[in-house]
Amino acid sequence: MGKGRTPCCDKNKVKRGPWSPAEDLRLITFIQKNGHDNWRALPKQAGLLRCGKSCRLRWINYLRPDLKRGNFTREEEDSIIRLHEAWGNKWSKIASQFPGRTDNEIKNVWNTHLKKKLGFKNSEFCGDESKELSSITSSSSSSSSSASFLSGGKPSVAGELEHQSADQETSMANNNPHHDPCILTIPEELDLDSPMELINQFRPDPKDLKELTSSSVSSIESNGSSSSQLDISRPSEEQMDFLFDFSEPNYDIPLEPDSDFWNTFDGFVPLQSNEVQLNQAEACKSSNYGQHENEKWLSYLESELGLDQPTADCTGQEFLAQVTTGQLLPETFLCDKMPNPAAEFDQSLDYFQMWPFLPHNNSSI
DNA sequence: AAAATAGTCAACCGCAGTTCA
DNA sequence: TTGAACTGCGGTTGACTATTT
Repeated sequence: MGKGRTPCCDKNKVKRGPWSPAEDLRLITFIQKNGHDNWRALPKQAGLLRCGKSCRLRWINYLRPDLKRGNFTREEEDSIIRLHEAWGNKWSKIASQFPGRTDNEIKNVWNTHLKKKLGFKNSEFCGDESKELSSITSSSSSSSSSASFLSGGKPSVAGELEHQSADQETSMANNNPHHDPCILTIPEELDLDSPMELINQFRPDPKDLKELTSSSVSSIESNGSSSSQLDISRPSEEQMDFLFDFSEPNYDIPLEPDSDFWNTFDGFVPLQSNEVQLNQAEACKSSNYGQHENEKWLSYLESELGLDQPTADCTGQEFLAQVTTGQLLPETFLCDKMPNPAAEFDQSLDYFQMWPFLPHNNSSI
């Protein structure tokens, strides 16, 4: 046998398949704190039984804070068509024109929607597609009012598109009212019925996050997770400590399947990385079980966050309102038992994200 | 109501390019 | 200069969900 290339990881010793919310949380928290200088070493340091490649993919495509979720707009679709016409299957390059979108996402959209929309047959779709496309997309580009950042340009001049995107980034940075990630802009009217709106109010500018890698709001609104159960069981202090303890720089996770390790870890599922969390939370609230467990959980949270002391009569909703209106600063509800993973500007976001089922309307308490 | 089919998308795989000792 | 290590990219797969029969 030849030497060949050393595999990036031992496939028998890494976990594969869908990511659990607990794994997501661990990855997010680790990257918030330590960044991701070395993907290969990251899983071990973060205590994840995953291959570095898998961690990278999960972060880039799903967890990173600057991701934009939701359906593609008509304008975005038109722009993808135009860019694909210019660049072919250069998904990464195309994705670079869409802040918050990933190459994987765009590739999927192309393969599932746009190809069909343009009436492609598979047989036509090999080789240099960009050339084949130019004739076909001319019809669709007629509808292209195009995304704002591409509008007005001559069709499919790749270099020009790159310039436009650079200009657009500058423009976005200048116009973004949340440009300083350290400043939380409090909305005049809080919509406590819509937690995602609320969270989005605090979402920092993606450009800033490139440097800070600190916020982790994205996963809460992402979709498609395989998670199916809302686990609102109270984590033990040991579990909380375990989740956030990255104090050992060379923390060594057993590479053998260690049932205790994973049981401890997976037993606590505070983060579900999709909006199913919210739906489930709603469903949970409407059931007796959910109501009861929510109260217990909320009580625990209030206790953990120190709300039962200075603000003993504060309900969950009032708590949320206090935080969002600045009456209650994040520092004041961080407690010793919960090592701070980010230690930066947005601790409050972390907690909203970790417990999205925090009561956000009157029916919850 | 159940089975079949189609659609979607997260995740994996392998290769290419880059970096670094 | 070379080759190993690492990262990033594009193609593909397969699990899951939605829709149709």
